[in-house]
Amino acid sequence: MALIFNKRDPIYMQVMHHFRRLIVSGELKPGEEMPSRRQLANQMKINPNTVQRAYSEMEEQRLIYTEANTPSKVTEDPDIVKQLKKEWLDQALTHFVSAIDPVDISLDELMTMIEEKLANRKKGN
Amino acid sequence: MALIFNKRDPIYMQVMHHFRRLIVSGELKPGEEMPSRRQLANQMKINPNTVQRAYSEMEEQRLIYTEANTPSKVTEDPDIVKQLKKEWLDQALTHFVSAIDPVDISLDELMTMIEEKLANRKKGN
DNA sequence: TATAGTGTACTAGCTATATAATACAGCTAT
DNA sequence: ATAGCTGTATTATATAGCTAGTACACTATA
Repeated sequence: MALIFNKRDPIYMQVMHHFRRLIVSGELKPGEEMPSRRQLANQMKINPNTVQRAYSEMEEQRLIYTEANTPSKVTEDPDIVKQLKKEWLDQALTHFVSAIDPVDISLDELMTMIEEKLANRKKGN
Repeated sequence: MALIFNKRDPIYMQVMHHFRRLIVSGELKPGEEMPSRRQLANQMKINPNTVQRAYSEMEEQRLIYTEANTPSKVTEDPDIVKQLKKEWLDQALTHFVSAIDPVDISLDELMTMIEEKLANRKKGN
């Protein structure tokens, strides 16, 4: 998991996004240990404080929790995970529908294009 | 057309996005006159230089063109407009498919949710 | 008891962005 | 001609957000 950063968005936000995605997909399971701040900073070649910022915001959002002097862990509250998944999906839909709004295209055409994209995606394109 | 700016993205980019959208939707037609830099700056309560930055980038992208001392106009090249529409749609699809990737959901469910969103959108929700 | 690992806190500096203030050249209608 | 529009260019400044550097407190373990 290399994680390439874009220069537009703040790194700490991209880190947050990365982990939210992992939780949504289930690759990070409830109760699982997060990488320590310094570990992750080394891996990603970024500053530990940047990781700290991402983690502390995720903690505010109850996505992770921290006990004294031990690496943070993913929340074990199923409702929070469920809520995250719901928000993630809803936001994706909202953005998409909003983006597509000015485009003159039929629903059928749209569906076809989505299917194609999804198919290509799986092939690695 | 109020156009509310978010604080994350640079204003000049949001202005560009605004006009790209208008061209995609056809609300701005080929050859149509753009608001003058100063006019738009007044309307949007932003600095004329910010508008200038947006316009000059759009000009580099051939979306608009400028003749001496007269307001810029929307490109009259149909290929450029066509290309813009294509890119717009493709980008929306790519983002969406990428966002949806970690979510565990069937294609049918997805389609249903999109239809719902589209329907709600039209109602003004 | 040290050492090395946790998380946390504070401060300073950098960079991108936005703004502001001018200035200049050219067109057009009054 | 003159006033008021265009677009364009330059420079300086302010500010906010992000990142980097450093230090501290705590805990476990060798």
